Amino acid sequence: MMHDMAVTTPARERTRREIVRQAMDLFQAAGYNATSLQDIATAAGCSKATVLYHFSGKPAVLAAVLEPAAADVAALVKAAAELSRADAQELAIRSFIDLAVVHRGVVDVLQDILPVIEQMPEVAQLVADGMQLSDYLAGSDDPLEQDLAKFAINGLLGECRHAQERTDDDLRRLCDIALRRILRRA
Amino acid sequence: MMHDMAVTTPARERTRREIVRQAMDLFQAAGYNATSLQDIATAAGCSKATVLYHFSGKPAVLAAVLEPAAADVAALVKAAAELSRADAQELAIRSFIDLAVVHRGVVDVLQDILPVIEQMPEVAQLVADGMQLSDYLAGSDDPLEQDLAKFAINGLLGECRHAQERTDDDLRRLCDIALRRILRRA
DNA sequence: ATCATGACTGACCGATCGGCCAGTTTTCAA
DNA sequence: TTGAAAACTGGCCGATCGGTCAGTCATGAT
Repeated sequence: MMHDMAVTTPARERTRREIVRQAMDLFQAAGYNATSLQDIATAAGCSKATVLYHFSGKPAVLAAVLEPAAADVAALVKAAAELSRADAQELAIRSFIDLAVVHRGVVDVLQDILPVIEQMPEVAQLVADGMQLSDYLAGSDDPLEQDLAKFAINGLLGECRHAQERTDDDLRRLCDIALRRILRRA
Repeated sequence: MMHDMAVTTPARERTRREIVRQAMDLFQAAGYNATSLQDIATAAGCSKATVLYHFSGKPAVLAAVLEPAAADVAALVKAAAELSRADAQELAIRSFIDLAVVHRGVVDVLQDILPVIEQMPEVAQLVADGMQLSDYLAGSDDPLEQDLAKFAINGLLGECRHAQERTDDDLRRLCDIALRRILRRA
């Protein structure tokens, strides 16, 4: 008697997850724009119509792909907000690297969206949180340090692109050194 | 009696230049993939067929847009090849920044091509020269320094994207500081 | 004035895109 | 067992893409 609507229908959730999984791989390998709904459907083993049955459109698929990373970034921003400036900076350095390494796939995806990222409401929150994180990373109101923080982020994200061959630890170590050199926090 | 075919027909060269000019602006603003031949033609004040009369295809337009920057990079690589390691590094730092700042428009363009840049023979030489420059920038065979040089380049190119509002000097100063911090050559 | 050549264009082509819809198959509570 | 809802699909749509081609128009040497 449908007294528990909160439990997700197994079939629905299974297909949905598979679509998101395959979409992530394709977005990462070929870019968002170069990946068609048919490509995603074929990789996921269903029809294009099924993809549009589970998602309202291609941007909705993108939002689902980005969601885990966006949630982690949002949580990090929230945590940093309750710390002192210096502590927030240290947390930002360590955690930003972790997030970029762990979610390095979404960095590739975001790469392909940059020219039109302002017009995508699906990623607006992620972008805004990234800006916040940039401020925490700078650790100062000095415009130079703020610019250097953005410089560091660009280097960090660039380094995490196409970095499947590197191990997480190697990538983390490299980014840690580079970030602390730029921010002079070594 | 057509004894001087080397002189370019004024009309031909004028239209060609205008197409390249407008294509550059559009590629920079919206990205290569998001810009159609019709967009370029409309901006240049001619028909799409005219664009394809002057260029063999869309990739040829891209090559023409990238050509001045590619030539400068090639010249820099050639110059650095005849210097000592330390001098080559110093030259790379200074000149790479200059090129990235002056040609910051093409940096935006290249941004949109990255996912498929390996399959574009039109930019292969530019990419190869960029790799060479990365080696000169590292100034060492140490893998860590090599990776840090790539990190620095990513930061530098990222900083030059969407930077029309900044003055050339401001941008140059910022990049110089960041590069020397990462490479520890300050 | 003529006319061959270069510059240019409108119309069209096949392919592919995101998205839609009517209808079929599967699932599962009653 | 059954029937309604959920899950899924083939086929189609309009739009847009890069590219082709036959043909028009402008130019300038003769």
